[in-house]
Amino acid sequence: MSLLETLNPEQLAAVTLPRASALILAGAGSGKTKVLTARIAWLIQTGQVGPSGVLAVTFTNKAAKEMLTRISAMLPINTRSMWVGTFHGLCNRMLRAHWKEAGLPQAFQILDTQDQLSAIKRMYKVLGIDAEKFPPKQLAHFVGAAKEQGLRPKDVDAYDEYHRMMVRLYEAYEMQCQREGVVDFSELLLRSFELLGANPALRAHYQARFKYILVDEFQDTNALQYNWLKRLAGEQGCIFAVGDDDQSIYAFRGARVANMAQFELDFNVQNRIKLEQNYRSVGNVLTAANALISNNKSRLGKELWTQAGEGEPIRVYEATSDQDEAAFVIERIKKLVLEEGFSRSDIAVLYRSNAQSRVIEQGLFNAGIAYRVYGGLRFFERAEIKHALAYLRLLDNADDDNSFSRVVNFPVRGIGSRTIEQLQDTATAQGTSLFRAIVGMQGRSQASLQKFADLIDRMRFETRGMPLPELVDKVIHDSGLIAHFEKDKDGEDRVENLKELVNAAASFSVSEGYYQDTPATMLDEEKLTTPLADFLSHASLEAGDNAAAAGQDAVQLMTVHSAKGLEFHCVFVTGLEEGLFPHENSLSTSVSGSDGGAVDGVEEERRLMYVAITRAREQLYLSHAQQRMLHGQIRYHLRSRFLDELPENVLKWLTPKRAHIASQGWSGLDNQIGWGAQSIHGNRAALSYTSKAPRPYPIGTGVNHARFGDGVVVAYEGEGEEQRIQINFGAQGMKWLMLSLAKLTKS
DNA sequence: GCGTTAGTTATTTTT
DNA sequence: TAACTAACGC
Repeated sequence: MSLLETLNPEQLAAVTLPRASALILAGAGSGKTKVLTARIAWLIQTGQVGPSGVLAVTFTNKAAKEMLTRISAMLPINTRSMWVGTFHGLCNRMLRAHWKEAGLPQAFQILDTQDQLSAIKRMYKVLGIDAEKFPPKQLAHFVGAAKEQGLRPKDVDAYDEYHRMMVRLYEAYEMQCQREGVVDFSELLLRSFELLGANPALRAHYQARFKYILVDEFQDTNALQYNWLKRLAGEQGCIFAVGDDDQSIYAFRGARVANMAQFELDFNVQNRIKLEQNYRSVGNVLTAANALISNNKSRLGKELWTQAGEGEPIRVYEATSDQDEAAFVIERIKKLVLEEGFSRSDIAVLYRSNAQSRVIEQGLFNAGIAYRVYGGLRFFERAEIKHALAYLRLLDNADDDNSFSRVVNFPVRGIGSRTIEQLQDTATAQGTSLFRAIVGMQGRSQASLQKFADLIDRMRFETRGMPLPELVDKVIHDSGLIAHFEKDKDGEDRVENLKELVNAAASFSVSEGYYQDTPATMLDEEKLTTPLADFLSHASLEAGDNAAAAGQDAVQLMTVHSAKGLEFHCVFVTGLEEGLFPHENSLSTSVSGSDGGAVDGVEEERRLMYVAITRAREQLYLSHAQQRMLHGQIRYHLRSRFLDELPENVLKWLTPKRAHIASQGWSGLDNQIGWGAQSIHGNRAALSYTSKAPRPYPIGTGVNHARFGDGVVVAYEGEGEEQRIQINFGAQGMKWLMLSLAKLTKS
């Protein structure tokens, strides 16, 4: 069978496994998606299951789309009845089909993170809660964490006054969502989970239907996602889980690598297959990656190998400053493009945190090299788009107070905060939505509110039965949004974006509507969604591309996190400094995690570094800077421990490797740079600039301390016996020591 | 209601 | 540094 011909033995074994649960440990670049899609194709082609018996779940829409595309290329089947999507997308699909049983209105809306926050703030106003004492973000986090544990307010144990309050607020928030007919992201999962739990017939139906369940990026599943899968699969279920514990980098948002081991127990997994042959990178890159990750203790164990040659050595550069680092990267990029024939888009510059992109961007801009930064606002998150969506939502569900509040006075129609307050009071008193409370208002404010209500009602009436793109077009005009931004002198882009929304609706209409025409079973038939409802779900669940628009062939700039799953011919990993990468905030979290599971912060940072390294196909550049501007201050950092964990024989130092960071090679000039900048910014060190106290170790030099080890001198203060010295000891942290007492040696 | 200003804060991110 | 938020004043 041609389908199987291009597979290596391990891939083949995975693809053709008999019907039983299996864990596939798929290393970076080992053909994970290929295995996943070939497995589905093989199952269908050999008649073991029909398309409607397959459910495949991913984390991102991009991955889901990719999977569908590949399956369609392999098999001439209609994929509509197959459930392929994100956890949230599939849960939404289920809830739309069974909204009644799930206790939701048919036109329930989905709150994204922004919406959730404004919902909480609105609730605070009504209840008179102090946002200083209970930050909305904290409540959102609390609610999310509880839902991930499968806990409703009544199930949450509160130990102190603060937590008792959080539980009460969780309860109030839940009631508000229910009243307004909205669900947040975690609610989609929890509702779907509870729906399956409370409804045996439905559960049996889905368990019988989905004979084969496949999970991508299994190491990223959280507790609720895992339990949802378990419940959906049932006793006889068959889950094909693909993941890589070494690429688990989302513990901070609830991912539990431990689910992999738990899965093997819960599902009595007899088949664990490792995919270790790498088809992406040259040997040196893999040697470096393997060596680095071997420093992690908690691993399932796996080592990448390749048939490709060693390739070039990994180049390492020690820059004097962040500026210098950027200059190095840009010089190298020029060389790669002009002399070595790479496209700009073959090149990626990776960093640990977004703030680091600025210096690189400036450098690229000045050099006239096209670049593209990932990680900004996405299309459906833009304010003007949110406004348009709010109008659209009100057509579908007038009780959506979030949307109502967003646009009741936008564009301005003389409805001030005073009026809104009165309306809110009326609504609260009557226990209804803002929209419904309008009729109970008095006087002038009633009139202006009624005009708004009439506008919504009229748009709803006039767009009935209209094709989606036309509907959207009508709403952005009739709402006054277009006119408003046309008047605004910097509203051009916003008008453009609103028109783009019409295009988005048009392309959505042709590509989607997947579950309208093909009810796979009797139970699915209840669902009758409208194109508008589907489009609104789509807008909430798929916020769109987050890359800044730029020239076609552009250098790619992104965080290491967003680089996961991608590959580039040439990769620069920048900012390899203690405190940045590994990030200082990760050093303290040795044991945490919402479920109490052990989560080692540094181990996760190391996995992140592993992800960074394994993005490179041919050339890998690693760099760090002696000093860099951070939060408006110059900071000195030690070289990252991760650099020292790489085997020397695959590295080529472009600057001399120093035994200890900053031990030699500090020219007088370098010192002056550090000095000048410090005095400009007037920090503590600058105070001592004018003092005549002797400085046995100039700022920037390396010193050794018996207890704290190697560090870099950062600042001085005081004089004589009182004179203190500040040293950055990397992992040991930043310390102020009495100079007369500290036993320091030059390192 | 809107623009200004002072204060605050600072990984990582998808849905 | 710079981006964001909340509060203030017209």
